[in-house]
Amino acid sequence: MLASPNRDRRTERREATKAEIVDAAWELCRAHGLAGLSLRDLAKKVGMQAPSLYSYFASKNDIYDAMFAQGCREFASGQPAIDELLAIGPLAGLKKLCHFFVAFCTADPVRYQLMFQRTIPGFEPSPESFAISMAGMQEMLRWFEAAGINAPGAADMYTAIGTGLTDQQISNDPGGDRWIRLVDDAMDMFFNHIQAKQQAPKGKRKR
Amino acid sequence: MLASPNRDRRTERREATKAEIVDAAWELCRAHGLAGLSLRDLAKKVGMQAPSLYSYFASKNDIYDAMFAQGCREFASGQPAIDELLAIGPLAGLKKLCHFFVAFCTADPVRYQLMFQRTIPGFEPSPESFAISMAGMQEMLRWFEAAGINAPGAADMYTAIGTGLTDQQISNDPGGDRWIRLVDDAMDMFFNHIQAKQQAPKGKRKR
DNA sequence: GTCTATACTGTGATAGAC
DNA sequence: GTCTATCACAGTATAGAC
Repeated sequence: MLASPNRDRRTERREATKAEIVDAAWELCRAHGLAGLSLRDLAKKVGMQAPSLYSYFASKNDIYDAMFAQGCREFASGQPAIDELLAIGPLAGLKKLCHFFVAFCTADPVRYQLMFQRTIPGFEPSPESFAISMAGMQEMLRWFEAAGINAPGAADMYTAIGTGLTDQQISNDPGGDRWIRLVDDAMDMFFNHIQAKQQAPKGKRKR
Repeated sequence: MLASPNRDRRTERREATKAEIVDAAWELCRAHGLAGLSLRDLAKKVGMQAPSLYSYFASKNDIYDAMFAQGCREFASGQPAIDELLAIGPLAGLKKLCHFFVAFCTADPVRYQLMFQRTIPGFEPSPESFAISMAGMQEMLRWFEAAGINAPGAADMYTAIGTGLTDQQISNDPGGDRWIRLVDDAMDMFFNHIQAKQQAPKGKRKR
């Protein structure tokens, strides 16, 4: 084997540099837009020449991919745990989950654009990054099932409401709370609706 | 005055060429993404050299602006008229309006991206184009009022639901109908909710 | 392994000849 | 109005110094 005492130090240093590059990329994207990222600016910000970035990332899209993966990890680690949601009941759980989602997305619109909108031509997350992104979604679906929210289309309806509130907030009131204020009301509406549906399933009178 | 019989012919021809350029731009954007538009490709498609485009449009963003305005006109002319909505009642009106919105947006995701998401760095619609874009929104608000839908936040909640269904449909099931199928159900949910709110206003018992 | 230097191709945009 | 020529900038590839 080629393992040696030096090896950890080296890869550690390499990973630290990669993280530094990704952090600088976030800053530039927040300033100039996601698609406005320039590798030359990025290199200058971390004290390199542009081509040197290629010893850390294979391409510009590879940098976007690292940013995407980091965003997914932040999302997964911040999302309320299933146990916590189960403890407070379905309606309060919906409110907590939706508040987290909207707050996470509106806190960094550029991150939202990268993670949830497919807006960079030619970029799509690598299979590895995509797998990370699905984890949070599946966590949500597990809680829905455990909480007894299982009307057909209920999960899809929930994601539509969550992204809709987020989208309107970011597009039409950036920095404000005009749609954030509606989260609780929207979850009341959603919860009443699925409860009514689950009590009187479609196509049946009360059995 | 400089008006002359030739003048109309000239401006007509000029407008026709501008329209041809805009149509070609749409085609290229649908093929390569909104941000993937190249002026050289566009010029080639209409049989010009790249710099010649600048005698018709002041900049690339000016072309985006013309596309934006065209999209807004298409939206305004396709949107169901207030009288038609009033005739069928509030719930059926909500369903018709929302179906139109979702169908319009999903029919051309690139147009949706340009009109409803702010994703091109440095582009924002000119005041003239923006005025066109507000017309459709105000039409909707007038109908809401005429139909008696006036609970606080009701219009904001409606736009959130409409964009949310649209967004999920485009992002997660392009070309399909997984969220389009939920439009009627979502409008039932929304309508029940605002009816309940308007019958028992927040903060008051039944008066 | 990490960086610099150089260069190739393509981009939006401008100047000026015709 | 439309062209050619050109500019400054982008992403990217490669060669080679250390």
